[in-house]
Amino acid sequence: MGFKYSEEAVERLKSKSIKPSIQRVAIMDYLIMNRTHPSVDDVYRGLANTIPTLSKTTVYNTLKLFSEKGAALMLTIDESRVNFDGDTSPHTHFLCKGCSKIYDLQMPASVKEVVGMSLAGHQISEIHYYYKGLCRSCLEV
Amino acid sequence: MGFKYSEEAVERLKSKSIKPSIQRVAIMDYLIMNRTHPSVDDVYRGLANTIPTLSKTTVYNTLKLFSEKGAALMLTIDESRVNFDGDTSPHTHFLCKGCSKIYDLQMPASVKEVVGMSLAGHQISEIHYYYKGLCRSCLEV
DNA sequence: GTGCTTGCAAATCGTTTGCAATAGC
DNA sequence: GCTATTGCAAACGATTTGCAAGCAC
Repeated sequence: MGFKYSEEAVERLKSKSIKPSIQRVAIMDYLIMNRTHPSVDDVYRGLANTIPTLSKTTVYNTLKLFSEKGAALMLTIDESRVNFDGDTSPHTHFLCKGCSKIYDLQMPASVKEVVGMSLAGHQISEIHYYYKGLCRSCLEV
Repeated sequence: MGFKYSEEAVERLKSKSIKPSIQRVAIMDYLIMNRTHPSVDDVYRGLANTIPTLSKTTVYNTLKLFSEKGAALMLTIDESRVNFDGDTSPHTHFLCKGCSKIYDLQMPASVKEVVGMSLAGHQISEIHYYYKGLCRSCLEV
């Protein structure tokens, strides 16, 4: 059985100068299809069935490559694990201290254009806005 | 030689309902005196001379306690290590990718009052605004 | 004495490294 | 054949855990 390449994933890689491979396309595809801010382990377990020979090392290497090339975001909102986001458009994140889920929130309009500029003489290349608290669902219980 | 208690550190602990001990006061004092966003190891090595019997476990436990009680901030801006900040007033942080130093920046006035409110139905208790890039000093070289 | 705090050693776990096997041009 | 990519196993390092000893009221 052949692996079904995802056109969107391939295009994303190419647009970021990343040479496509089975593994890279599959991981990019996973990020595009799963907007759940998966951890390395989530990605690995999610693809282990599709690509039985996949190594966790490759997942680490690939996700690191993606974030360096700007093809994905590396989130450090949760101190115990790194999460990844295939949505690279400007937005913020909310971590629920109850269920540990990460939610997307809108980026305040006023800050969208800070990347590339400088603050207090420092050159900004990345913006990470994180909020923590209790999510809607956890508040209900 | 007796350990010199810091009044400010003791007061900070009491105001956050944390029972003072030699170790806790010393660690709080270290955070107040060292505005360098130290890691657990920084705090441990900084105090090892003053308190020779200090254990790294205690530093971990104490810093975790401080951040839970709101007596200090736990920063996850650097994915390879957790940093702590004795300054709990609203401000943002900048991580230099060159020298790994963390700088303080001002928090935009408009977001200071978001704590305690809710966004998209989620109750916000913490705000972490992180910027990354190259700092003033690293740009000069 | 009871309960909280500390500190040591061992265990855990996410992540990185070294290197040999493999795939792509 | 050359270079880049993958994958395994071992190493690493930050953090946590279990538990016994110490301290405070």
